[in-house]
Amino acid sequence: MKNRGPDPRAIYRALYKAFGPQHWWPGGVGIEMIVGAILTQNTAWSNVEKAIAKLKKSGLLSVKRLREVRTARLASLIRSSGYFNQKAIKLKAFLSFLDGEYGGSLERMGRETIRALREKLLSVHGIGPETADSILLYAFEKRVFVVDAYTLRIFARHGFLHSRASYDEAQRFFMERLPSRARYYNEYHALIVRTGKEYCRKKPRCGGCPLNRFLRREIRGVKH
DNA sequence: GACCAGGCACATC
DNA sequence: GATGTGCATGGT
Repeated sequence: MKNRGPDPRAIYRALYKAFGPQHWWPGGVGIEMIVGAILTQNTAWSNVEKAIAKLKKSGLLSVKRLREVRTARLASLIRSSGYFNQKAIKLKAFLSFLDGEYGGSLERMGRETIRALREKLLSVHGIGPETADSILLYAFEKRVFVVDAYTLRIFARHGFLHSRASYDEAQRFFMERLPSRARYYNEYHALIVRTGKEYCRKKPRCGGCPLNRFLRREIRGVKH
């Protein structure tokens, strides 16, 4: 990957200055974060929060209870998160993975190396690269940069990535250029999503976008 | 009513 | 390896 344009660390500073800390996964711990990572697939987080609240209220937000609950009941409780039948199956798939591989212990799971755990997670039904990396970073504080649709869209639009860059290419782009710290990756990803939500949807509203402003200051003639 | 959201699996070419 | 489709609720 060629080095194109400004240092992504400077972009981080510009976004952080504009938006401040994003406080992602606030208060979420252990299994709750993992459930959240699966439920939020292609879904607004506000809808996930409703589903998590229902699981909590029903006392099901634990490894033990999630293991016991029937898939149909699980699906009905997570209805608000969309694709609920699929996601109930995915949650169950994760639970059997956790049981089969680590005897149901998240703590044991967390002792795996990044490479081994990522590969195993990717083999679980319903866990793709973004969900695997979200679990690694947000649930286990592993040093993994999470890429999402906004990351690809925004950084391709501004010429940092080519227009058809893959997930892995994008991840490499950031991890080769950023300090290797979980806290930093966490905040950076959240800031990208924040920027995307407010300014870079499929129909961009670039006016006032702090990234756009920053890049215009940095380099002239940026295509946008 | 259309568009979108913190994706993924599976089929097909 | 690229592209298309199903999955589904809830906010704007």
